[in-house]
Amino acid sequence: MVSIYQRIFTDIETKIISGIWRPGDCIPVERELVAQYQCSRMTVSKALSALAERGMIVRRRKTGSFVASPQIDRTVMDIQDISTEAELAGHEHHFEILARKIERLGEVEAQQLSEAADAEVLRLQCLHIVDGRPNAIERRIIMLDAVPRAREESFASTPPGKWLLQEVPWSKAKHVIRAVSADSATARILQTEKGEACLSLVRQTWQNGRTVTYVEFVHPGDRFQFAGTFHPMAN
Amino acid sequence: MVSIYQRIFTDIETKIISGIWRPGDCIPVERELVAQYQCSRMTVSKALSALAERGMIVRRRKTGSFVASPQIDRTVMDIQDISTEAELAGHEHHFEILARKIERLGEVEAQQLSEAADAEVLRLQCLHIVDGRPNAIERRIIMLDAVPRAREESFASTPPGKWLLQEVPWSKAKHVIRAVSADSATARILQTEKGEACLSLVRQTWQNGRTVTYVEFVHPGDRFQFAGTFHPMAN
DNA sequence: GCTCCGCTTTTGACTATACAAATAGATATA
DNA sequence: TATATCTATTTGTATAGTCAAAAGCGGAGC
Repeated sequence: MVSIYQRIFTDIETKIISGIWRPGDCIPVERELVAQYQCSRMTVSKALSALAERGMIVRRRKTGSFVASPQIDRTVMDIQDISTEAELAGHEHHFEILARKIERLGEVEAQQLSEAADAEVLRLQCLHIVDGRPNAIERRIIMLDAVPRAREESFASTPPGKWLLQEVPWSKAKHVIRAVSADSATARILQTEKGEACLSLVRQTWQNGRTVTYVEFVHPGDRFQFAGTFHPMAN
Repeated sequence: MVSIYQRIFTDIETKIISGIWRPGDCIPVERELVAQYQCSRMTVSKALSALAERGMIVRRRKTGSFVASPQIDRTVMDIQDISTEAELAGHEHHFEILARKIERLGEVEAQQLSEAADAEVLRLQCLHIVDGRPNAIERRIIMLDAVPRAREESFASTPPGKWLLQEVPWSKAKHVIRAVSADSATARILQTEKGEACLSLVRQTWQNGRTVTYVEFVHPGDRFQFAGTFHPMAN
């Protein structure tokens, strides 16, 4: 037995997560939702306020409420966009696509991702360069059945991470951060030495239970760190 | 011009953060707050619901609302208690205090922490052992003016992190995660090799703008990782 | 063209009230 | 004594309204 407020909340949330309503779309104004759910304005308002507080929608007087830009999660976002963040902080950032191919998932990887072994995927390898020095290797797998539009995307101008964030709305994400020693291939690409301590971030992202992407970033330890400030209250 | 709802929210939040109300304390029931703030029950309810949603208080029918156990931040908590988590996951965990001394903060460190150079601190070094193998070195500084009770605490039974979490309520926390190579002292303690990739987590915690503690955990890269699953909605 | 003014829509905050659900504690019953 | 039942308290959800603040829009006047 769910409350009306919860039903409105999850209904709208589902529409956003499933991609039916995309970022920037306007959602029905309170008046319309009141009519639709046959409830009072307070109830609708409570649901919309809760969605706004979680950053899923943005509310503006007179114009109505809109689906916000995807975030996955604020703290995750902090981690995710360190490269972009560096750029905003005045560092020059660009990237190169080292490899791009479409293939089917192998046995081992399929098990790792809990996906079917014959699933078609786009496999990418990118190098991120900040202030002229290699900052990260990105090895990414994109599930083509979940994101068919990736098939035609060249990723020439937009890095895959950013592109996916625009393309695929919210999702669940799992992160693993480890310290690893650079193998020779990695060391060569990152212009560092074999055995050098590197920071590895693996992220798997889901949308409605289906894997969207699996990515590993490897950063040279002397040129990179994750940082974040957390405090209980923003309001 | 702040709303009544926000005033109630921040008033209670302040009392919890400042430690006036400690975990487990009961907070005034809605009826009392209505009288105190001369507002309607809905307004009080909104403030308390918001506090509950952020995990600062727990609400129970008939008995009232109580200050929840400190969390700092849920995602941070996930990172923080990996050792404890390992224990819950069936691994045996214990720790040793390697060093414990009270001294005054040196110039360099003082600058690093943005604190006064002559501030009295408790300096701790611990070794965490999981399943018989060294899992982390913990190097910690506790500001004694912020946590005077640490002076008499031996940390024989409760690890410093856990003790502080019980002792000092919410706070702001800053995290930095890096990959570092083990120096010889670290390698010896962790029973690994010099130059081995290690994961370093530095955390500085504040309470009302004053530094409470500064700690660095160094984990051997082959025996440790941070993991976390995030999803937008819990409700 | 331009600015200013008022109208209207939409969200934000709040009130006063109602009833339902949970439950601790007292009371009655086997 | 142990168990079932009642009762009072507190939170949870919802209603139906009010007033205010923000902001887009159009028209009047220049």
